[in-house]
Amino acid sequence: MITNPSIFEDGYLPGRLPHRDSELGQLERALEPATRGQPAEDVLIAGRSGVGKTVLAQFALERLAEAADIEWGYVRCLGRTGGTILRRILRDHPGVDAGDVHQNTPIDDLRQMLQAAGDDPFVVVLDEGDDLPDTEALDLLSANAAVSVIAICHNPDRWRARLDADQAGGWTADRQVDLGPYGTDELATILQHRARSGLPLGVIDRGQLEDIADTVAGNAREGIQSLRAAARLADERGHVRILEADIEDCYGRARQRIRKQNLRSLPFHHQVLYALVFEGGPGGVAAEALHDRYDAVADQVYHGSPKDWIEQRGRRQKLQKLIDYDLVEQEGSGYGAVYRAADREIEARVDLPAPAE
DNA sequence: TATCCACCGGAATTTATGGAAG
DNA sequence: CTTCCATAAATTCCGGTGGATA
Repeated sequence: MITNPSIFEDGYLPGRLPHRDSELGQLERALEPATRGQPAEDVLIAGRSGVGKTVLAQFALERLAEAADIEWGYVRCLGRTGGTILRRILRDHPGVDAGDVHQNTPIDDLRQMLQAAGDDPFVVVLDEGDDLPDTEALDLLSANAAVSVIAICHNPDRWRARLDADQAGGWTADRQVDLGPYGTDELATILQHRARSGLPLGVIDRGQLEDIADTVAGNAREGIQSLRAAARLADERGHVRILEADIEDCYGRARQRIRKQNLRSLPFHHQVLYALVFEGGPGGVAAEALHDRYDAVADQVYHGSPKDWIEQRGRRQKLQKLIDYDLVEQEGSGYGAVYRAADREIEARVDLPAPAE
């Protein structure tokens, strides 16, 4: 039923951004100096998950890059160190030879490379800015006048609170673009566009799209993934068009797909920890039991793996990441905390030895 | 209520990895 | 090839937290 799968991919960039005219204008005004060879202004894009923060930034920059000669780089901050973020940015910079940027290039060298890269305006998009580990990368970027930063984050107040006083001047409220959740009608229209481009004509009607838009409460990413899931479910069930039953079940399916992708993207230690939490069943597993069981199975599970088993502190860090990725829930804290798989349908990707009696 | 215990998570320290210089 | 040195990842250390126990 899905005629054009790319329409429903997370990274798909639509040709238009309906209902974001004023926000787009705000962003483009801040970037405008770059079209004249001047440094653009720093901008903070804030809003809840799934409201189109990343798409807005990419849309504006693509458009500007077409009209004028603007260079820009993009990096996600989640799970990366300050140094990794800087290196990715420098590799995107046209004035820097990407081959010169190595994993262990000193930060100081990176600073010099950036200085030597020229005075042409360069725009850096820091996505998931809430997860920027420290401000070192930001300090270095803002020290260079030609570089401007578009920071994307959920919590703008916390973003500003983390910055030094001398930097905070660049992040005033008037350079903040707030993206609220879409209204039901607005999101339904967006979904209608996607349906027209990616699905056969007439397999879903406006009322159904409004149902989806309403259920996901203005979260466009969830809405689009849910629409995709509904189409897939209709296929699997042999329906010629999307029925109410498909819509009913599409939300859980959509969330599952996101979680599965998250789990797949994680390294081996995380897979082992997830398997142990999953093993705890619907009731979850207490921290103590989790550690005991890890110790018991570590030898066998890590046998043949290039990695060695890790200590308790490392396990806590991996567990935190599983929680960040919405794969594991933690109930209570400190002594007596219980970890539980967020979705019983998401199976572990490593096998554990059977528990001893 | 007072004390204990196991875990939590920030920070300091150590180890692993890999490019560069000699 | 060996040594040096930078980063990232893992470990160690430790004060804090909040149930459990007497």
